[in-house]
Amino acid sequence: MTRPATPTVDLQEAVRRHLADQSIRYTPGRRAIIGALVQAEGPESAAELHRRMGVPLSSLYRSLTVLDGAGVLERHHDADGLARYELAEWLGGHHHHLICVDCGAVEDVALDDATEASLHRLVRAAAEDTGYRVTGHNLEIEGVCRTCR
Amino acid sequence: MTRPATPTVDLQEAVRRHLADQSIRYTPGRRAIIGALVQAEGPESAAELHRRMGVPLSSLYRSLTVLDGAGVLERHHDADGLARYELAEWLGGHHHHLICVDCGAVEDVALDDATEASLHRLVRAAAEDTGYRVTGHNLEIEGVCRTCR
DNA sequence: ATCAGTGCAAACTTTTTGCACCGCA
DNA sequence: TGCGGTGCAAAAAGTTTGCACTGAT
Repeated sequence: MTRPATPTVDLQEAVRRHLADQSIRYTPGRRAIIGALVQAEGPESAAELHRRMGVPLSSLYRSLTVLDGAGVLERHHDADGLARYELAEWLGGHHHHLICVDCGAVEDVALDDATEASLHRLVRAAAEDTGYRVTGHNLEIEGVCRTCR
Repeated sequence: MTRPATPTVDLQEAVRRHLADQSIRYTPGRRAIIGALVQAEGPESAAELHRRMGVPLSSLYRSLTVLDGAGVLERHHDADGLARYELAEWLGGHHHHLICVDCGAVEDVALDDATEASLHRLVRAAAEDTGYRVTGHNLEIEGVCRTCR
């Protein structure tokens, strides 16, 4: 997916401030996680980050939990139930996921503003009589990816 | 959510035929799982089914795996990564999920035909240039449920 | 000096698997 | 009577936690 034009330095700085506001340190390990997620083109699993960065799994999980709790990243689960992490919306931009039903690959995809607006209206309409106060939405598009089709 | 008007007997019979076509037996245990899922108003976890039906977890998981593979039910994962099962679309009807960001409850919600059609168009448009061949979609609506708000 | 963060090893939870047994085609 | 299904117990996989240590403020 195409990331917003914000350069990485500003993003790192934004994260630092966001964490500082909550008295959470922005250590090199955590910086590395954010860096890895900025480069990723879809949600990454702890195992993948571990392989890419060498950081022990336990520390990784602890950092991921902290960063998730701080609202800096988000945790999802793929079709196999494996936890996958990506930048929070306010950092990585609002987007959705393309999921290959064949190989399980997950990829980010952003909607153009008009389409996103339609979706938003649609979601509100859907939740109309449910008693829920809507706070967000998440669209998964299932299909067969380029390499699998 | 409001289930389609199909009575349970016909549904059970449809499942039986569907499994028979694949030379898979429709045993009482499996029948009980389908029965439990017909009554459920959202995806159920293995632990919940175990509590509700007394069937040992290992058998439960094995049956769930078989029924999933046979296309009779579908497996999702909730926010905690716990596997949750529900009837496949062709049995339970196409629907989406309302998820309470506070307590984690998951509830089915169906869109009316017009809205569903819009969503379908929207999904196709979104996947236009991705190289994916779209096979389905899944909308998660996040919000705060009646009891949590 | 204090306290958040880290790494290792051990624990825990969920899910899968090996094996013996049961029962229907 | 052969083979799919079941149950128990053990294993595997992913994630979390206790504890001792390190390092930044």
